[in-house]
Amino acid sequence: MTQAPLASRPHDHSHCVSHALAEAESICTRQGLRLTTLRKRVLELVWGSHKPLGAYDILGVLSDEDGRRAAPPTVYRALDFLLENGLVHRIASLNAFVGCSHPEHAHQGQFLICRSCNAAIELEQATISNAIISSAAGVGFAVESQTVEVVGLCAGCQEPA
Amino acid sequence: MTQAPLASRPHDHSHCVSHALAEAESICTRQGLRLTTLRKRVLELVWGSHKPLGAYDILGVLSDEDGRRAAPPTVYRALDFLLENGLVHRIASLNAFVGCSHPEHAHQGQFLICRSCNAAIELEQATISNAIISSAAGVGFAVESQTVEVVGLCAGCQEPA
DNA sequence: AGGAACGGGTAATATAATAACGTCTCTCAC
DNA sequence: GTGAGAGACGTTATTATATTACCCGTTCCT
Repeated sequence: MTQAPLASRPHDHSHCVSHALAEAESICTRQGLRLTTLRKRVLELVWGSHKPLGAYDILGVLSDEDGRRAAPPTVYRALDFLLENGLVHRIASLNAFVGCSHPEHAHQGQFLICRSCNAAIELEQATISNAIISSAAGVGFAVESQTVEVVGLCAGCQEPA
Repeated sequence: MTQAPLASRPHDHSHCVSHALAEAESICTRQGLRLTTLRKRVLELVWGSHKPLGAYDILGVLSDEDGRRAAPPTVYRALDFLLENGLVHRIASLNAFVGCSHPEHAHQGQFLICRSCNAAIELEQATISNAIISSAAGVGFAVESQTVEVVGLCAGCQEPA
């Protein structure tokens, strides 16, 4: 087996965050998008860990640090922007959001979600998406978007009980 | 290409419903489960079409035909029973439920959801789930359950615009 | 008959997401 | 510079989805 992904191993997570933010800056600059203070802060919060984060969790943090109560649309608008531009992914089965590991190119990831540590590992496996596309084609179905979310145990959480 | 699945073609849908109900009866009898009036009715409503149905849609119908207002737990309990026993599936990306096409054996389906007619076609392709399991194994992740939900156009909805 | 387990009614609440409207501030053409 | 328009965000209210807690009646088992 190859090395377990970063998300499921101890690591200096501040690197993940700063790298993600720097990359987001660069992408937005290049594409003429406005990575405002709010959007950047939401992205930073989503990247706070590798665990998918709910919109209302983000809302809670913003409210706390802000004094006044942030309202849902504030967060959802920022998340919509980040989703549209490929900077975060939405995990449908959790109603939660996670930073995109490869924002530099458009894609939809596949996610491995550990039920023990809650980390979400993003994959981008052509074998999976090709299997889906060709099975679908077999019944005449034209695929436009795929949601693949898998629950199980990550490498780090499989230690003997 | 092989023939398009029933769900995406015109058909006498009452056969689907009666077949599903009969199969549910038989499974429950065999396993000593109680397919009560309520549970059966909910199953019938879910099978009302091949389109995934929301819990509150079901609730609405029950309320209407019942005079009094049915409350959410009524529906969710019935759905939980049906889910646990493999008679329906939940589509996470839609927050909706659809009848299981192959309730006789335990499985998790893969779903092709047509964005035009809304029908959900259930697949059970080993190539897909094996691709997922082996990609996951490649990073040391042990899969326990899979959610595969694909949006696109079914055979019947791809007619020339 | 007694009692545990189960099914289901009811009220309240939690969680997730959207709608509708107003205001401020950029930016850009002029 | 300045005004028009677009975009970002605040605010209030509402809708959609799901769960908790508590109660009561029936069934089933002994």
